[in-house]
Amino acid sequence: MRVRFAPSPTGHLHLGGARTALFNFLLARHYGGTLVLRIEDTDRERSTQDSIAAILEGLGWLDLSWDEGPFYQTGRFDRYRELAMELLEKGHAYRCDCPPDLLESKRAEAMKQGLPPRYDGRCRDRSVSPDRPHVLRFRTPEKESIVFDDLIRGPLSFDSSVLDDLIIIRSDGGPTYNFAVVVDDVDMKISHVIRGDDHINNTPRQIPIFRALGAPLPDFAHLPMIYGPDRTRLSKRHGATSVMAYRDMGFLPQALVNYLVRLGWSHKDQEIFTREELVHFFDLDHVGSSPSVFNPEKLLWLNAHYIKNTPGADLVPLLKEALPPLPDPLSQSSDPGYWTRLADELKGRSKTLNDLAQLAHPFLDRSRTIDPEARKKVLTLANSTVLEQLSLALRALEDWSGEGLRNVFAQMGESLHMKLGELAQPVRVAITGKTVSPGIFEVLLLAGREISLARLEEALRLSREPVNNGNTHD
RNA sequence: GGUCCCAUCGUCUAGUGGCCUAGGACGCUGGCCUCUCACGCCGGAAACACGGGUUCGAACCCCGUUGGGACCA
Repeated sequence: MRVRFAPSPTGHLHLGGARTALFNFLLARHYGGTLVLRIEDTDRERSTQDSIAAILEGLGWLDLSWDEGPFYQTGRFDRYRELAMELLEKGHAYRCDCPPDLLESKRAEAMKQGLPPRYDGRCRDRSVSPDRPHVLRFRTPEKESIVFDDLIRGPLSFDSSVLDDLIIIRSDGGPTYNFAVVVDDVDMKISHVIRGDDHINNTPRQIPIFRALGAPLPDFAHLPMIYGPDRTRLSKRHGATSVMAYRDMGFLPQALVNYLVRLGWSHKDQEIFTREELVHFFDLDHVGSSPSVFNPEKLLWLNAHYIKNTPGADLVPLLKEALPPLPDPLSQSSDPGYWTRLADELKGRSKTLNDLAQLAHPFLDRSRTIDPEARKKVLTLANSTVLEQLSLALRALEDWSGEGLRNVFAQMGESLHMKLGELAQPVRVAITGKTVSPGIFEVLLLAGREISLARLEEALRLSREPVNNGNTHD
């Protein structure tokens, strides 16, 4: 089995392309086949080096490797011309010098009569001189039913009479899309063409070219589209579509891969797959034929799952990337073991790496900020007594351990007749600046004695200050 | 407009003629757990687009309708 992923470098690697790449990759790995990467850059106007780099970066991030390539179509123009000349000699192609404006007027005419705008084959037998400016057209077989068995959709048939004689070589000598694709698939001995179903209508145009070239026909499999919430082809206006944008939002590549693979493919009731399982289970038999709507919520759930199940030590480098620069780092931030502890402690509450970074920040830098809402709600005058008493008791605590802290809170609860929750929340806000954090003892342990006491003091001061509730005097 | 594709809970899907009183997952929701928020656990609401056939029997096969989408300009 030889498959290919053949993106056009006209933008970033988007979710649809990534899924096509993933399916090709999994199929190749499953059957021990070969994955060819081909950059379809015949459209020189729209293709850019940046896009090529972005696509390779995206594939790399998702850990989708290929076996051959990348091959570039722009490096193969001689080959396209060579095969086009061969078709010309064998009578499968002919020169056409119809001026564009003539074709345009004919097209307009056809449209006016409600007919499909197609080339009328005027130059088929005119033997146009090669010296005149001309294009090369493919002689599409007339009145023939073009049938192929799509691996996902079953038999598909098209009437060739709706096809016109498509241009294979432009007047500037460059190949057209459908021609270059076929030449490449033939030369690269592609056995299975797996691509988005936006190419279904191209297939009956390509099949006669395979035949004219005397090449065996590959199998075709057309994957259903990924839609946005409005059930149109996923695009920028639906929000982030670039694979790399998901990295920047704090997603793990494993989560994105796992999400993408379940868009169209399933293995019974299983939702979570390791890479090994994917390679083992994946096949085209269980790829559905209907399009699917991209659902960010489910992706988020998967991401949380993967973060939760990744060892803290492995999360540390990712956490560091997601973290903003630390202006005033705490001493513990230079201890590698501390980072691992932190990641392990916080990962269960993080749906993204960015969440993780947010939660981790107060433990890494002196400049923790207090969420205004949290301050207003929790660091109140009513809570100042709690803060004061706790601050005092904790200062007196010599054994800064889970056990020691637990005892302090237990005693305080008794003497103030308050539940643990009532004691914990002001402390939580004091230390982390947030209303959300791990258990209060973990927080105190993580922050350490010195920071904890300092921040409690600060919180106590704030709780006694009159609240600035946002009124302005201008 | 022409050609083609698609149709199970809001969403992703299981289902390949009897196992379906339609299963799982996300989300939503009730409860438990609980120092906050999550996690976890237990429960709930929620779907076979419609109409004809074929068949003893249809979510599953066929035809049509409707709806959606893609491609070509």
